[in-house]
Amino acid sequence: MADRAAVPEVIWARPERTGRGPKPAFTRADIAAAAVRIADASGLDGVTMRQVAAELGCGTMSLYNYVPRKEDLYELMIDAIGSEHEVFEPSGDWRADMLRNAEETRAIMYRHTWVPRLMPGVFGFSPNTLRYVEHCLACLEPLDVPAGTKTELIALLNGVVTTYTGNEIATAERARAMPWSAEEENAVRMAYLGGQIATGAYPRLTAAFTEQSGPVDLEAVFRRALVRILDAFDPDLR
Amino acid sequence: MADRAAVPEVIWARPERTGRGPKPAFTRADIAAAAVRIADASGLDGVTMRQVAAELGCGTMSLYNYVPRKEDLYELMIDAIGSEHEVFEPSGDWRADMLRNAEETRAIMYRHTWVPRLMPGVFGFSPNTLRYVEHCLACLEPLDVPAGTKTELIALLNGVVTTYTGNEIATAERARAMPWSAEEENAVRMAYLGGQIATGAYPRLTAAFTEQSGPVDLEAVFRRALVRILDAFDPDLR
DNA sequence: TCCTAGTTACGTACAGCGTACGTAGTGCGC
DNA sequence: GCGCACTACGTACGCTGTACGTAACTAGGA
Repeated sequence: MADRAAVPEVIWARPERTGRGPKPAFTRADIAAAAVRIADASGLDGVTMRQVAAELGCGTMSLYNYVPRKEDLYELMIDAIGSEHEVFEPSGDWRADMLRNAEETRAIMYRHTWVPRLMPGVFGFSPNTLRYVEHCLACLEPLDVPAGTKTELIALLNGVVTTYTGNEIATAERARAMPWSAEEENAVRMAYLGGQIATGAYPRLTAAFTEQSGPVDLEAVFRRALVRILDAFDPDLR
Repeated sequence: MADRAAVPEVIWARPERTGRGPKPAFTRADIAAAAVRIADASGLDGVTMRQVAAELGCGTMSLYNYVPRKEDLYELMIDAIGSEHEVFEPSGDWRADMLRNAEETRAIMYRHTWVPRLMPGVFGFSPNTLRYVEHCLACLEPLDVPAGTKTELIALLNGVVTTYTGNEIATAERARAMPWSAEEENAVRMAYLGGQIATGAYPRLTAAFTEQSGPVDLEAVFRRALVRILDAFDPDLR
């Protein structure tokens, strides 16, 4: 057997087949799909090499013929859900198009709640990631700023989408992993926070908390953040 | 022994001492400091219950008297480094003050490179976190917008700082964990990316890449992002 | 004052993880 | 048609978080 990962390597640069030997039983897409299925059903922690192998019906170590490290499996997963991004025809209104892209990313994350946890560690510029960036650049064609500024816009916007949606999901998902309900958890946290506020050590924070009435509309907060980012790049508003 | 974590709980709401029984050998701060020391020296993966116990010179399971779950240990760590935030006297220039806060957060993260990896999972509103938010609100006193908008500004700014700095750190840290150098890794990735671009499938991306000359100044990119966020909240620019 | 109940301390043990390594079988390229 | 690169995968190792049980200790109530 060839030495495994003695040298850096990008999984996408590695050909799927090399020609010699028995035909591989699975494609990379098969493996990614199996991992995604498990993550959707049982969360990211359910994605173990053994579980993925079981889902595919093969031995655990066989996976290592396709994926040199588990990290690369994550990369396959991110690429797989990247295919859910619709590459639509740009409308000519870059703001509307970018908002649409962002909302779509958010929707994908809500469909696959493990994505935000994976995002910070993925560097591979997978095919579907490249496709998505290219699509964003197409949407930004009407925006008259240097290309470098456009990529900064894309990065900032995607970062915000990931952060916001990821935080929302993480808060919600905590309940799934813990042996108590989200309501119980929230009640305990709020009781603690109330106690802290009652100490009077945080007057401005207290004011901010008591000022707001009713529950926070996360979707509205999210959309406001997006609009602010777009504003910050809009030459017509400067 | 009392049943462990049968009900949700906030580590900060739990008293350090309960009065009965032998005097605890450590404070929460001792434990947090030990964990931080390990994480600084060996990375977050070096922070195992056994390692922390060894650093403190006690048995592994003794830690569970102080910290019901490992997750809570993380919370202690985040709070510990939160004390490094300087609560300075607001200058009256909210933009300058918030830039200073952001740069300080970035500096803390570069001192403790494991922080960004931990941030998304921490929800506890630890004492130092509350203190920091309160400080930010003090800096934002001159800004004439509703309190809710101020907290949105704080959240957005901190999110961007974490995302950007975290990405930079993660890219740099990959080399530490892998058996090859950062240069080798980068060369391989660039070679792959060059190959992708050569396919002609991503014309706009290609243009953006070739347009830029020389290496990217990450610090400048970071600062531009901050300024844009601040612009987006500045009533004087609307 | 003594007793006891609530704590702390921590050794042992278990299930599960990623994956190194070795071996057996397969089929393409020379 | 031979050889070798490749696939397949069982076994095993070191590591993880932590459940559980036991021993030592001390503050509060009698």
